[in-house]
Amino acid sequence: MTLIHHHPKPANSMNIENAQVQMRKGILEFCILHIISRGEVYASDMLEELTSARIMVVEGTLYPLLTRLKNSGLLDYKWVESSSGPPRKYYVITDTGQEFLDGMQITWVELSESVNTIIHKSEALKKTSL
Amino acid sequence: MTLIHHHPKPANSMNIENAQVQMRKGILEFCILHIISRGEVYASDMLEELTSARIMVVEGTLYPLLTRLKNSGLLDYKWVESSSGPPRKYYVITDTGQEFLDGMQITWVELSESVNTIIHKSEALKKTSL
DNA sequence: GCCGAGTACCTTGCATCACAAAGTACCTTA
DNA sequence: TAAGGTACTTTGTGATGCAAGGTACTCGGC
Repeated sequence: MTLIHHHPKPANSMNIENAQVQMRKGILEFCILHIISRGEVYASDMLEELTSARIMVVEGTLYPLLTRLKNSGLLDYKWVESSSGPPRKYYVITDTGQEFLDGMQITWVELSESVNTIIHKSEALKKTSL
Repeated sequence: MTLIHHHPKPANSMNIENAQVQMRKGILEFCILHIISRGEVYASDMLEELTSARIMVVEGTLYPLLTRLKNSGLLDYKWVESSSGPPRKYYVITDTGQEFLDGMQITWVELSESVNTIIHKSEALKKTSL
């Protein structure tokens, strides 16, 4: 009975990888909207950009998210033939999507300020206790 | 049949409130560990601090989260009698919890840098297109 | 003593979502 | 036509935020 190779994580485990996953939730949506807002892209373009920004995403996360954003009217897409493989879905952001993105941008700025408030309070306390 | 008052949101709706909720996920855990790392606190103390930092949390979120963190060995608590009400659970962070928090701090810094990379690339493109 | 208000902690049920894994379909090259 | 690469899709599972409702302790007025 192997104890090392690939045994599934116990339910409710609380490890650092899981924490990273949790922390990234919702922010993914924001980053994807941002990338699409710059111009037409298809899924592999997004994966590449997110990966190069060290935000790891997999297909099983990205495709359903794109579908949700499309169904909510924030994105639109068109099929484009590829010269080397199957056709691609090129996504564009809608007007509604752009408004939504602007709102998320404000949320992001406020959230990171709030978190930094918490962090800095801790650092201030550490200095006091020295 | 009322169309306004408090009808439940349709499934799969994608509004800005929902986006804010999503974006906050996981970060809550980080903030709560931070607050507890400064010294003994009980749930209402945390709620107050998070609220004053504009991070809105409710009991139904906080209590299960504290229980999970406790069960994972990141927190510990002791009961303390109150002079004005029921006893309180005062939480402290464990050594494991502190290590975990240090890891999350790195994750947070890296994540916000990554997101800012994405954002700034968009802004750079906007300027170019003027 | 009893009751209402305030405080504090807990539980249930639902909707959402990231992800792994497996599947479908298209294209090129040999 | 077979193999391999690319691209998009679907299914099932586990985690989790949250609304709503519940339990339990204390104090002060009656």
